[in-house]
Amino acid sequence: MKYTINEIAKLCNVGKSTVSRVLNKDPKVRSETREKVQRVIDRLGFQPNRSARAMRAGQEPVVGVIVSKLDSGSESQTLRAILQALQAEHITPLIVESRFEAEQVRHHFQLFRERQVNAVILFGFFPLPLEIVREWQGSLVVIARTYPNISSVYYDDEQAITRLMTELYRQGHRRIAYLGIQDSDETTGKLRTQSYLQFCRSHNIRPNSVSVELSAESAYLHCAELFTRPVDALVCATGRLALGAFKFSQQSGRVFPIAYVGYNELLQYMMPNALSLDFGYCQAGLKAVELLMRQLRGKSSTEHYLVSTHQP
Amino acid sequence: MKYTINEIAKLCNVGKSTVSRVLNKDPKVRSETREKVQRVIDRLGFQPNRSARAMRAGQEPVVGVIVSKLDSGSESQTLRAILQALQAEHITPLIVESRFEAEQVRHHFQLFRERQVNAVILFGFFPLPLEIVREWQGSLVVIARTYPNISSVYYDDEQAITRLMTELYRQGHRRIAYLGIQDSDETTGKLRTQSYLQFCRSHNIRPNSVSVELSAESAYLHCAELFTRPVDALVCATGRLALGAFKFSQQSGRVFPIAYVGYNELLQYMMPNALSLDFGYCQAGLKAVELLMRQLRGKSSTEHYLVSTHQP
DNA sequence: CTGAAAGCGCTAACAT
DNA sequence: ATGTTAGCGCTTTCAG
Repeated sequence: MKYTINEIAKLCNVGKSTVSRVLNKDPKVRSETREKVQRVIDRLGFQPNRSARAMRAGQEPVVGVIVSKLDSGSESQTLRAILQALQAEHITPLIVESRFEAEQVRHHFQLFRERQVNAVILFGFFPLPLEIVREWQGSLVVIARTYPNISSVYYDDEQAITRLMTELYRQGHRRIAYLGIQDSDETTGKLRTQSYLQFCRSHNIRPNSVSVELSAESAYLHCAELFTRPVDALVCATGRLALGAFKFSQQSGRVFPIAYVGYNELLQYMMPNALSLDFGYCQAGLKAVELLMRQLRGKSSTEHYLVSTHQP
Repeated sequence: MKYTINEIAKLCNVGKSTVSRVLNKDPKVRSETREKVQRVIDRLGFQPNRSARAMRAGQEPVVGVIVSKLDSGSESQTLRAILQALQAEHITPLIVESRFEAEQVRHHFQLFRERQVNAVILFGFFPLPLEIVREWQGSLVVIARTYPNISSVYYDDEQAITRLMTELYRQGHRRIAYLGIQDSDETTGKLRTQSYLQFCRSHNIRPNSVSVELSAESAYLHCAELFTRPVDALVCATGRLALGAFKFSQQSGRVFPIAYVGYNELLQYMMPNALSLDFGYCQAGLKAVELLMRQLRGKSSTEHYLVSTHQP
């Protein structure tokens, strides 16, 4: 049931190197021989042993993928693209969850070392000590965050917020509030908040914002603080926060337009009118793999790739 | 930077077989020698080549995992458990999505053959032609569905529905409606609907049910049909359907208790009062791997394992 | 207890 | 164009 290249060779009356050549599409095989061999291969359903090949090739490439949560909408999209791209390259992905905990990431990195993982794609949807990632410099791509000397695919946070604000402004809203993340989070937090403040400044809007933790519940609890002043519309830094805001809206009976950055199937379903702006998550995944491949092939050093928001 | 067993051997002044023995914890090595070798291994951070080992061992085990959707709440939970269990066994999981399409499943099975995948765990959250799965008999575990002669981990649908109904009944509701899936879906559809009807019969409730497709939108669109008659409470076959019902409730302004089978973080957040009953998804994953391992070790034939609902 | 030697299945020089 | 041969890094006899 399990054939080897040797047995195929015997059955074809050729040397095993010829079989190998057919397998590897080496052009210098007479087409007649090739067909003869190929026929036998097909008939027997022969598959060359992966491990043996990997050994000869030096190392079978394995890429670790650290997602923060398997069931997060935007991450799933990116992950989907990553898996496909990786499988096309015949690279085996090893998927693990960080659950937004730095400790988990540290643990997984160590495990990756033991398992001889060649490179890692890390979803950096939360702040992470620099020292943890630095060790993998050269074989690491971080998504959604940038670190010095580490390749990354990150999102154009500023553009996203600006776009949402512009649209709401265009619709005539002036008292636009903002529900964001604390500044300790460099990108999703600080950067997006700053963009909001920037927009307010340049459009003469009196800022009305509050920073919360990255959870729907936190958003829900703090939402009321914004409404001590009149609010025409609300911009949320992420889908999770928007969910909290939505609940606040439901519970308090206040109706107001909500806009948010991100993608969430359920949220989109429940609030079809909400203005949402998501990044090219699929593209981000593809790009991450691309950067990683370039690193692995040793052709390039650090690269950063900026993903814009989708056109609405 | 990359050592081999040979180099370690030289550095220790021992034969490479001794190093191998240390690596494999062979007891017949003098503890003195063992320590000497181990020290060098540790100091150099030597890791035996995975591919070479796999080749000798015959085959590195790879298990394909076909989920229906990466970002489905209940599946993610199970998947999480599966990944952990598999990694503990040092088995590499190959994850792909079926997107609820039989054609995708067929495609992936074929790809698995090519990539020499040893066994498969399949999330059967939708009906699938028998011929597709039969070919993998003996190295396949199906989750959430049963097939003749195929190992499976399935859910106690009847118990789940009965429990929900019982609880609503206990709360005093009598006109309990049911939003289910068409009978073409053997388990989530037919079985659950029958359980509902059964309960109605035995409790003298006039059935009021409608069968829809497995999507929130379908549930939403058909929900109104139930309300042509008075309804005290609604039971939904799945979380997705409950979401549709929730939207209906929001839009129509009708307030009624909703109960559903399944797990959905967002839904739970938006409808904290809803009665929901989920299965031991984590346990299901663990069990699936366990059944698979038994199959792989050739010790057992087909087994079925029934997962009950969690105690509320 | 330990070392030498024989492969595992495959690829890549090297011959022919 | 094709066969022969020498390993890749490891485990496992088989002798000491």
